[in-house]
Amino acid sequence: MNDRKQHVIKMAHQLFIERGFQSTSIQDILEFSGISKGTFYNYFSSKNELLIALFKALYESMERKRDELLIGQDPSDLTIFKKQIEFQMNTNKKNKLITLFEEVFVSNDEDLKHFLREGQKRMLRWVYNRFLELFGEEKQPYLLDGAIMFLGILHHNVKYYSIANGASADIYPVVEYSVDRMVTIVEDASIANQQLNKPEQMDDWFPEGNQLFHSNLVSTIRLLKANLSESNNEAIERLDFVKDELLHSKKSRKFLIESVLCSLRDDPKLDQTTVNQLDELISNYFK
Amino acid sequence: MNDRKQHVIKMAHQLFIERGFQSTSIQDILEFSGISKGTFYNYFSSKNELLIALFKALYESMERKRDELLIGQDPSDLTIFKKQIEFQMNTNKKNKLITLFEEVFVSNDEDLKHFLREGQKRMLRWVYNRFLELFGEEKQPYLLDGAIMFLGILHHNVKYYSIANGASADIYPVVEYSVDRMVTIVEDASIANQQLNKPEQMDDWFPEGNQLFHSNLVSTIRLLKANLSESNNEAIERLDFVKDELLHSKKSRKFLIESVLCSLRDDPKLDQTTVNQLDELISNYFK
DNA sequence: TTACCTTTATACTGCCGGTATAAACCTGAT
DNA sequence: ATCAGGTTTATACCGGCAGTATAAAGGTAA
Repeated sequence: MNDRKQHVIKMAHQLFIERGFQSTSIQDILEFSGISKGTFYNYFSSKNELLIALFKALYESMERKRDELLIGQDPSDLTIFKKQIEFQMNTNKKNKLITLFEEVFVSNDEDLKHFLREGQKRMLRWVYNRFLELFGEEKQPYLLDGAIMFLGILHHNVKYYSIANGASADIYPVVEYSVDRMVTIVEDASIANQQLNKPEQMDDWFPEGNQLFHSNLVSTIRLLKANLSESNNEAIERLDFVKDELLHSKKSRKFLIESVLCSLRDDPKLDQTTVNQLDELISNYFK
Repeated sequence: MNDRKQHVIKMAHQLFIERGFQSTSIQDILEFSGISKGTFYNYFSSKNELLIALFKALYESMERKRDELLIGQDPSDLTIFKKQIEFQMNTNKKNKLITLFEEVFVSNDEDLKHFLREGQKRMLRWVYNRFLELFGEEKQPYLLDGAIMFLGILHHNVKYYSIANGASADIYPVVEYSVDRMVTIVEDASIANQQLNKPEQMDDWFPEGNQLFHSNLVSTIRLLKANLSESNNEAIERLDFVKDELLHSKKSRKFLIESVLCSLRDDPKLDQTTVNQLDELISNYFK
């Protein structure tokens, strides 16, 4: 992505943190980042698009770093999980993510709403999958409920703890407390054999096969990008577009993706066997 | 309150439910309720003021009915508590209270934000006080945490249950499930002797003495109003104003309240010994 | 009839997000 | 050096928004 575009996102983020999304006008962003209106609408098709770009960047980095914390560690170790949660809560706080989120979650822009809902669902799924590792498969029936309740507990605890102890208070005790409570809740629900949402519900939210497709796509594209020098901007942009359109957009535009794949096949800089893998992966996805 | 004003609130509420607060323009409200702009701004000083009036009416009725459910019942009976929660969740759903709430909670209007925060705090306090009755004084140190977590669990469970089972699904199982989990959580926190927020924190949010003042004020004003016929609109409005200004406004305007008290003292229709009580109550409050 | 309040209709202000456009600027190929 | 194609800028413009201003009309009670 363009350096200058990145700079605009950064400046806008700063303004959003200072005064919120709604009360930052496009004019403010133009003046603060020193670009003209024309350039702005050349980069982003609307103010909401800019916000989506910002969220996307923040999410991507947060999820990557959070997952890196687990590398080489025991996935059933509660303390690692606590560290992952702590990291995410601190990132949220630093970037005023929750506030921004709340501010625009109820909005008229369907695209924006869809994007935010996807983010929430991704977080829920991540917690659920981690719970599977932490509590074991035998607790599986109670873990979707657990993940839902955990996020509720966590956010409420963080919110009121911050009110009571100031926004700069260390968040770790809250995470520790919330996770500790969670252990008992899962145990309790499993003993009482009470279930509110069946984990199969998740297949509804994340159509089956998609998870596999997701990881395959990401790794194939990463492979292709790895063999490219920085100068192959076009190819990189094309690959990013395909990833984005398939994973983040409400409805992937098949014709667009196919066109892009076509030009990828014609690119001598790319490893064509990997391109073929990508091609096959995507055509399987569409049928 | 004026019948016509009430009607405007009702019509606006309908529009807000249908299309949300932000995307309902004042022009829409004018057309839908058949009044002119001048009249609107005669009733409400802004669109946000109208929303506050709407919330106030809804809260007042909801809290009253919820408290009535407890009259003559055993306050330590869990099933009554579940019914109270169910009632509130259903009212929320019917009036799209949560959606409206989220939509405006992050807003630039300090008055509106303050009002909403007060509402949340009142709810938290109510749950805490009910938990004291339900779980007993010996669990007191863990009950503020409990109330905070309960609201988090409840809202998240309701939200995802509604997503999974449709908005029209019966909410009672969710309430039952959430309360059942709560019992264990309180037990667990008390055994582990873990505490995140001390209940004394609540004195900070609700300055001590205020609770007593609150109930005294409400009952004294109710007493005064009981002896008035419907025709004494002025006196009723004055009493309502005093109540509102003292309980709901960010900073009570002492000079205004004293002026109103002055006219109340001059009103032959009012029982002057009760007025004196009111007077004393309020002057004690201010020093 | 008079006096006073409420309501109406309508025009206006200033700000917003977003569009349109012509001129200026840059950059790389010939 | 010149030229073409793109990006960027400055600026004017649009329609819609919340909120203000005001003059006329309507209602009501003394």
